[in-house]
Amino acid sequence: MPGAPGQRLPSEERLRRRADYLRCYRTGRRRHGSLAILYFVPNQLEGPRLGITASRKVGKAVVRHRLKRRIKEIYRRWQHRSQLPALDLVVHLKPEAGGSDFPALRTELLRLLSGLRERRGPAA
RNA sequence: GGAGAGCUCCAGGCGGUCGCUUCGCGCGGCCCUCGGGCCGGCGCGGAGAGGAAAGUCCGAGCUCCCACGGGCAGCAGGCUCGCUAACGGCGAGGCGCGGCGACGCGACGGAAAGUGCAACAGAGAAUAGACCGCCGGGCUCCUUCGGGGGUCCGGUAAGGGUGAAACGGUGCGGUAAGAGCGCACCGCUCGGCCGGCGACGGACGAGGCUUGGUAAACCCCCUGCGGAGCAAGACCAAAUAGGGGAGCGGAACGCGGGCCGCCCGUCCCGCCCUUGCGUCCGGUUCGCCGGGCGCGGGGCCGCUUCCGGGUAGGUUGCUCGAGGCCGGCGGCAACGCCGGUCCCAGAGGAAUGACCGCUAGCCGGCGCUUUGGCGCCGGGGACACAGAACUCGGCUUACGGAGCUCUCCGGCG
RNA sequence: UGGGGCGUCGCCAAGUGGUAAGGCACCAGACUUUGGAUCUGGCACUCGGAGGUUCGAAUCCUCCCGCCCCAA
Repeated sequence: MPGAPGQRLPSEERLRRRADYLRCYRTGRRRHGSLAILYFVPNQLEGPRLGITASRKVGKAVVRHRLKRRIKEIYRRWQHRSQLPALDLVVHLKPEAGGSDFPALRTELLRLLSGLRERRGPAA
């Protein structure tokens, strides 16, 4: 894996305001998986932004934060990330995700993300 | 070998790839009073969760608000002496309880200040109490003349029985039977004496014993406590709405106080203007007009410009501290003092992650060995509890492993 | 960060120091040709857990566990 520039993920490409999250929940579309729900809505910026949420029903603080870091890692390493349109994404973890391991989380998340890449064409 | 008890320590290590946060250096751009400052990007290098970061149960620092002083109420603490910035913490000690023991645990002030509570059982449950007994006496019946039965009156707290608890315990004397009625010992209370800073302990004397339990029932006594919390607080500061000042235009068209975070509105009060109704007085061309009182309604709008508060947002508070480590001294110890040395996370929808290789612990098998253990092969390979959120000191709870010391029991020599 | 509440049978719950009401559900019996309805009877070994106070604790106290809510 050569040092592809697309593997970086600075904080500007993260969702950082409550209002952004609420906009995603209220006006965005969503896709359901067994471990997580993916919300997404177009934004007015250069590229996509990612947000992750996990309620206390998912687990204790250690569990929730580990899941968030793993989601972030999977998204960062995703080879098709540069093909995404300018979207705000929110990955909402379900309580079932509490006991899942890294490979299960990756297949789940990649399945949810793959559809978004395809719908770039007709939108333009 | 097996059961325990106490104390201390660790929370994997080494290397690599891709990322995140932060700090330093270099390169680049801009400003420049040539000291430097600012901006984002790239490169290199450094640092980057815990013993509990947890629960948020105590105590502090820090910040803002309030405050002249005192009291009541409320809440918290409660053996003693120390330690500490402080504490409900810690150390040492006393007393009590548990354990064969090493040791552990204790909300451990007051029940003669007052009020309350105690189901069921039981004669009686707090001014004690005669159910069965026991003893004495009267009356009466029976008699083998020793006595026995019934009944009434009185004595008795020794015995039985009830209960969680029955008004000091054991023994001897004493007595009609009994009773601290008397005595000895134990306990209790009181008194001074000795030891101890003290909690308390010890021996002595006196009292014959009075004051059952419950204060995690109300309560009393002593001590402490102003309120909020870093989303505290400070600074900068959009849009929209709103506030204040000035000017212009329109219109019949508000001012003060209650009001103490600021401003506005509502509400209430006073005054002023206007208007409707009722009523009274005066005038009258009989249509009304003026005044008083009572009840009710209303009392600004638009534009321009300036100013202040303030929301979103940003910056700060934000990590050098009752700080860590090493050594010496004082102290039984908690801890203190002195000297040296080090800088050790600062995020903000919230940084520590993902993956790979090697490696002890671990698991399985085989061989050697008196035990202890050692060697070889294979598997597996950091994995228990758990994630900083202003910072400390504790407590509590969760949890993996290692070491040292000690106790009891069993076996072998 | 600060504050409040709840936990009692499978479900809903009363009881706030004296030995765990009641309803639904369930089980057994009666009635009925059978079922339903009705009637009778049964149904809590730790009252979220562990300690403590008391003679006695669901109730009082302490520490934990889980759930819910409020304010900023």
